[in-house]
Amino acid sequence: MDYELPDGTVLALPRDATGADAAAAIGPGLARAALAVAIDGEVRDLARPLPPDGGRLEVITQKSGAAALALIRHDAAHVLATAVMELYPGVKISIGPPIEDGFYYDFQFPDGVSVSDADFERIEARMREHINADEPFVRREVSVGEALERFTAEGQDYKVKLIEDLVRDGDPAHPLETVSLYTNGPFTDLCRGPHAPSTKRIKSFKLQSVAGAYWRGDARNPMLTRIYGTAFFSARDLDEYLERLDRARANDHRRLGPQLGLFTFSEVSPGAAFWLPAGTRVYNELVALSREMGLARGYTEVKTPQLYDSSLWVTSGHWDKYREHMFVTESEGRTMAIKPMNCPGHCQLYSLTRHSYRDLPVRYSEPGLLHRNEPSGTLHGLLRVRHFAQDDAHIFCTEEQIQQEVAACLEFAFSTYEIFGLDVRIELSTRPAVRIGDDALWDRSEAALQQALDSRGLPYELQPSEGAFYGPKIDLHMTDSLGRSWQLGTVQLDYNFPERFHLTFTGADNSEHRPVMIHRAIMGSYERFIGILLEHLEGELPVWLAPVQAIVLPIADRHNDYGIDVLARLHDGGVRAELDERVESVGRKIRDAELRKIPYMLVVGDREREAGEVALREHRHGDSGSLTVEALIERLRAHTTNRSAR
RNA sequence: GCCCUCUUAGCUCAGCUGGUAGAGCACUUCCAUGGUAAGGAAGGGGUCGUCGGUUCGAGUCCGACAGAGGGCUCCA
Repeated sequence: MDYELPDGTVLALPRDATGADAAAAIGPGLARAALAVAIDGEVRDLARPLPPDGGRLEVITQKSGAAALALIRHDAAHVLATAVMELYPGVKISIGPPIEDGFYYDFQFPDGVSVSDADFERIEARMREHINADEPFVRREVSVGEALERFTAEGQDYKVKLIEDLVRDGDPAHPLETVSLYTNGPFTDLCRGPHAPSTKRIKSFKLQSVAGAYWRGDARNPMLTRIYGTAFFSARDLDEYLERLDRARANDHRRLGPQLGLFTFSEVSPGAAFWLPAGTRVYNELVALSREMGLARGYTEVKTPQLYDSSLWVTSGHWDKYREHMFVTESEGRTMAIKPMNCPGHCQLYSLTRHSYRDLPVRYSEPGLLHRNEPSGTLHGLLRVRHFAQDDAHIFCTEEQIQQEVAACLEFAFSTYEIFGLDVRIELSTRPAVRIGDDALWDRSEAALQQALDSRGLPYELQPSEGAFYGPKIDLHMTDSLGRSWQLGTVQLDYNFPERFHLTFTGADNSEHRPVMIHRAIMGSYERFIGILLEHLEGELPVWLAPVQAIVLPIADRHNDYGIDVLARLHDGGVRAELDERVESVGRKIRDAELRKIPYMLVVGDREREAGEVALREHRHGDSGSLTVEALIERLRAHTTNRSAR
C-alpha cells in the first residue's frame, strides 16, 4: 500500500501495516517520538492497521502542535477518570474530551459526596501513579450488545445512554454494530479515540477547577461535576501557560477598573456598576464618539421613556417571551415595566407621526438606560450586567434600502473598531426552524446581509438557524483577557416589530406600506465595551480617552505656583489635567502617575519655570524632553481630534 | 437559575488542630524641599459579609441568606 508523506515522498508498506510500522519505516527516532498518525487528516492510534486504500500520511509527534496536545489531553482525561474511579467508588462517568486549553471529565458522584479543589492533590497523586506506570491505551472493538451489557453491569448509566444514542442517531441503512473501548490500566472507557500509545506520554498536567455542568448541556438534566485540567509535553510549557493565565488575570477589567478608579461594584445593586468620576469621563467620551460618528451618518438622536405600561410590552411580544427578565412595578393599579431594550419605544415613537417614503430611512439612536433582570449566576463584571446603556439605533427603511443600510452599518462598525484597534469575529446567523415571514423574504434578507459582508471582503462564520425568529443577523464578537467570547455589535433585520406596531409609510403610489426595521449596535453596551477595551489595552487608554490626560508634577513645594499656572493653561486648552501638589518626592509622584497609567507627566522645576516650559515624560516611554505648554496643548489636541493612539 | 469555591482594615492578603485580630500599601500628622517608578518617623482605622446554631468560649465548627469567583444553562 502506498502512502504519501508530507515531503512528497511515497512510502510503500505491506498490507495490515500499522501506524507504528509506518513511523518505524521512516526512521527509528520518529518511531520513538510517534504519538499517532494522521491519514488524510484523520488522527488514528499507532497500533491500528492503516486504511488499505492509502492516502496522505503524517506521523503525529509532540511537535505537531494542537493535534498532539489534544491527544495527550484526551489521554489525561482518561487518567483523571481512572483516578477518580479508584478514589470514589460508585462514581458514574459520562464524557471527557480535550478542549481548547486542556480537558475535562464529567462525573456524577454518589449522594453526599462532593469534590472540591482541595481534593486535587490526592487525585493528581493517583493520576501520576498511572502515568509513571506507563500503562498502554489498548483499543478494542466490541459489539453494541457486549458494550451495553458491560456498562449496564457496571452501573454506568451515562455510558449506556451514550451507546443507545449512538445507535439511535446512526444511519438506519447501516445500523451501528460495534463501538470502540479503550483500556488503560484498570480503566476501560467507551471512546472513539484516538489515544497516544501509553499514559507516559503525558509529561506534565494539572487539575484546575471543578464546576457544575448539566448532563448533555440541558438544564432539565441532572447536574454533573466537571473537573477541568490541562496537560503539556513539558513542565516548562505548563508553567508558561499558567504564567500567561496570571498575566491575563492582571488585565481583568474587574481588577483594572477599581485599580484605576474607573468603576466599582456594591452588593446593594448586583449587576450594576458605580461609575467613579474618572470612569464617567471615559464613558462620556465613548458616548460622544458614537454621537459624533452617528451625526455624520444621518442618525438622529431621540429620548424615549424608561417605564411603560404593560400594554406596550404585550404589543412588542416581550410580555410573553421576556417577562421574567424585566423589572416590573405597579403604579395606581397599572402594571408598568422598565425597558430592557429601546426598540419598542422607538417603534412607538415612529408610529406617533406620519412618514413619507421620501423621509426614509429614519435612523433613531439613543444611548438609553436599560435594565434586564439577568439570572444572578450569569452576571460577570461589566461584561454581563443588569443595568447598562447601548450605542443603540433603529433604522426604519424600505426593503430596497436594506442592502445599503446594512452596508452602512458595517462601515460604521468597522470605522469604530479601527479607532481602538479591535479585531472582531463576525458571525452571520440565518433562519431558525421556528420563524415568521415567508421563505422568499428570508432569501432576500439573508442575501442582503451576506452581500453587505462580501462587498467589504469580510470573512465570517455562518451560524445556520441561529437567527432571531424575526430575521437574520450579523453579530460582531470580541474575546476577553481569558479568551471568552462576547458579543459587541449586532445588525439585525426585523420584519416582526413593524408588523406588531402597525408601522407604515406612505409610498410614491400614495398607499401605505410596511417599513423594515434594522436593530443595530456597534460597541454594544458601553459597559461591556469598556470592559473589553480595558482588557484589550491592558488598562492603557489612549490620550483622547484617558480620564486624566496629563498630570503636572512640581519638583518641590516652591514650584507649586508655577504648576498651578501650567494647570490653568492646560484647562483653558481643553486638556483633562491634574496637579500633584502632595508633599512627596518627584520620584514618588512619577511612580504614582505611572501606576495610574496617565499618558503625559509634566515635570516642572527651576529650569522649566525659567524657560516657561514643561519637561514631558510619556507613560511607558520615559523622558521626552521639554516643550512649551502651548506646544503640548497643540500636540494633545491633534491626538484628541483624530483619536490617534498617543 | 443550577454545581463547586470564596467573603478578615479603603486595597492586597496572614491568622496552625476553636481561647478573644495582624502585615504591606493607602490615609492623617510631623520632619526632610526632593530632577524622572516608593525619603524618614509617628498615628488613626476592623461588632472578621449578614442572621441563627453548637460550645464555658467561634474569625476559626454547623446551617440559612446575601454578594463575589470559576463553570453549566440562558442571553428573546
